[in-house]
Amino acid sequence: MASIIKTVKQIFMLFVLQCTKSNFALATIIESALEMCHSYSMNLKELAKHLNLSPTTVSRALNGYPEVGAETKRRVGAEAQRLGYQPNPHARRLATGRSHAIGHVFPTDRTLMIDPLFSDFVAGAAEIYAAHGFEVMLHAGGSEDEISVYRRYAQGGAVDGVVVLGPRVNDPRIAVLNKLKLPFIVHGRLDEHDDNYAWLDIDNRGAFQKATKLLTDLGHNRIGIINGLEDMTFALHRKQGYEYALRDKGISIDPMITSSGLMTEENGYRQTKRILQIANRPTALLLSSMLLVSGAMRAINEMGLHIGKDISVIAHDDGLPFLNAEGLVPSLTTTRSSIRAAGSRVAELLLNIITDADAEKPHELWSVDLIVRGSTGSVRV
Amino acid sequence: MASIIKTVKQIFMLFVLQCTKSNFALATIIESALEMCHSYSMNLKELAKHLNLSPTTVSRALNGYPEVGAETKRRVGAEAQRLGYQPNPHARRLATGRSHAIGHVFPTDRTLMIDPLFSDFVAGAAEIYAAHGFEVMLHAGGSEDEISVYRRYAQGGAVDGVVVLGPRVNDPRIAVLNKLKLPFIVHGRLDEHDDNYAWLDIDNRGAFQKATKLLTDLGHNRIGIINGLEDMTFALHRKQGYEYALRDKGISIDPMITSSGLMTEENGYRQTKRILQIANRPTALLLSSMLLVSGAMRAINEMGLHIGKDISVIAHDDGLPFLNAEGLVPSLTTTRSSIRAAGSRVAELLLNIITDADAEKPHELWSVDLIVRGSTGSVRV
DNA sequence: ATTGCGTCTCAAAGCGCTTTGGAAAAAACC
DNA sequence: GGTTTTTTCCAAAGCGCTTTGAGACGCAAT
Repeated sequence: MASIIKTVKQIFMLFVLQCTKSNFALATIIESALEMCHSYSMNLKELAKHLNLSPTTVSRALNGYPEVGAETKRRVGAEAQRLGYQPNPHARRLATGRSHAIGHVFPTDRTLMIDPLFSDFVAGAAEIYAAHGFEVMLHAGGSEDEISVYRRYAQGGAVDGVVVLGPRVNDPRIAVLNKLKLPFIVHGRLDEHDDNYAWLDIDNRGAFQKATKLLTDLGHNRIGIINGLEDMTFALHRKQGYEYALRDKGISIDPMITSSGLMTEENGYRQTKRILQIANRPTALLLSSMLLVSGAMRAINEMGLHIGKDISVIAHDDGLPFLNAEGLVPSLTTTRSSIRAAGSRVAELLLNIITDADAEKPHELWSVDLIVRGSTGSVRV
Repeated sequence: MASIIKTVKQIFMLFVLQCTKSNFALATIIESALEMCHSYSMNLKELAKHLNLSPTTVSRALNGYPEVGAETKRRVGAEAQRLGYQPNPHARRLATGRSHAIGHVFPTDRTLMIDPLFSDFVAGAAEIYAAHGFEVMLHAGGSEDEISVYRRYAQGGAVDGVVVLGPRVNDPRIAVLNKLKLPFIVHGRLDEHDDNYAWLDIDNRGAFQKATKLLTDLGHNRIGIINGLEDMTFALHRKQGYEYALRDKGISIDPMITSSGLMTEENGYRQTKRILQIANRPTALLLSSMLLVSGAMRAINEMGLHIGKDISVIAHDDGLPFLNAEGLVPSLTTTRSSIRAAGSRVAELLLNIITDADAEKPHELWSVDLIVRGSTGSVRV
């Protein structure tokens, strides 16, 4: 049945081609009818026949190989365009062994997936992929664990590479991916000087060190921090920066005014409240995400304190479009780095790795701007 | 060169197989060596040879066709498992014409992509896809417009179906997809009684009607609304519900206390401030998203008003995990519907459509709970 | 012994593309 | 003019799977 339909379509197709060739009056009408002939997709062989060329030549012409003459190339290109020919992606993948797709895997049992940072990162990456004719494949949760997904990806060449998100301390994924020889890049990194895998990271340590230093310079010596989950390397690095800056000034670290957990409005509120209720309460607060801010501000307001006066606040701003640090009152001092831009750059680097099989593995460390606004002030005496 | 490596691998592979067959002492060691032989992926033919069966039989056994005996099936399954055989996805797709992938396209020039609702929706959907062995393909921005992406998808069968997100008034996508015969489902819908395409929507109209009614019943007759972009159907429907409920009580609609725009913290703040500064200011406020809430609360606090007393607030809560309406102070009255659950259900429905080619197109309207909490109170006199 | 019917298995033909290894025609050299 | 080189093209062989159509076998019915 299906094949009958197909045959009919082919005949019809040939008819239309004849018409358009001979500038037949009905051509226009029929061409629009062709449009309706919904998803008829001509294949390479047909296109070749229509052009009186072999499939080989047509394929080469379309893929820009040098073995085919310029004029032929042009002719083929124009006709392919006119007839809306699209090579079948699966056939191409099978033949070339390259999938032109990048995999992104998110564990759903963790915070990461539900983290809105994700969508912004992927938005940035996806634009680059799209520009290079790559697709992005997503995998979330399900029964399969992240590592077996990678294994599966590597096996059949389902994707040409993957990006690893939200690296954790001692993250097992890196070793596996290296073993699988699946090109990958990590957004973030495990240790400062890792060089056996590609990564792009922001200088979390430096950022929080700078932020802490700003506060100590303003006279603060009781500084609280509300951080992300402590097995995430970004959170660890931020904490290190914080501790480093404190030690530098001879200020001791008080775990009571430290917190690590989910970056939600609610947690921002709770932890802020907890920390500010401590007898010797901090005069400044570092927040690891803008997502914590409104909760923290709520807690601060409730306690009758004023941001920038009674308590200084610095938050890390990933540039989420729905949370503007500058628009707050008072405007927020932040360490800022666009996660979307990071997504784009990560995509670029990964595509490079994929094309230049054995090029040097890139390591890119982005410094983070400390933008001083109204939420930080010298400590009140 | 590559082919030499491959040959070596195959020989090695055969060696390992022999060892494991004969329970050779070295088997364990070698098996682990095999593990290291990174991404060696055996193919169907090899597996068949190793089993002394034809590729046909093995393929059928693995895909559960009835033509192959139970015992053979078991044997094949066990051996495939043991050797970690995975059919090459591209070959399979080419042969079957089905891609086992679902497409999701996001325009990046609009708000939608950067909307964190997206990640939650996709998280829900992706789990279902994963459970059914489907991949999710994402496309964002780039130069290609959304409709040509669909066209491309339809052509080569790159995906088996797509989900349309954030439908707009007079959305052109639906007509195109219908013409392309590409299975699809819309999250949301254009008009109340649309039945020429599959959709799942929440009862936005009913939700905001209920919410508005709650407020009028509490004596409010000046009710403001801060809505999403007005060409999004969800926003339109919510507005209709709002207007309907007001008309029902004979309350006139004042465009001055109405707003539609991006759902960001900042816009929440601005619009709330604007609306509350109007001479005859509203005593209640409807917010179309939790993302607007903290901005709105900020504006309200700044003006020295108290939520639930001076002004009642109801927000729509999509169940974003980082924004908890119940944890706020006062806890927020909301119209609530989990966008993540919607994602899951949309995925299920789409998979049904794909398998049951010409089954009835599903239309599912989810009623929305109105959860009354502390942010609504009777109007002060 | 022949036929009929299940059950189990296989060889071979695709799916639509790329790519290898020439071959024919055109151009350039001696 | 004959030989080499370059240009331009092609036939055919895969890529790894599914699927069609049919063969081989055992067993009951004729």
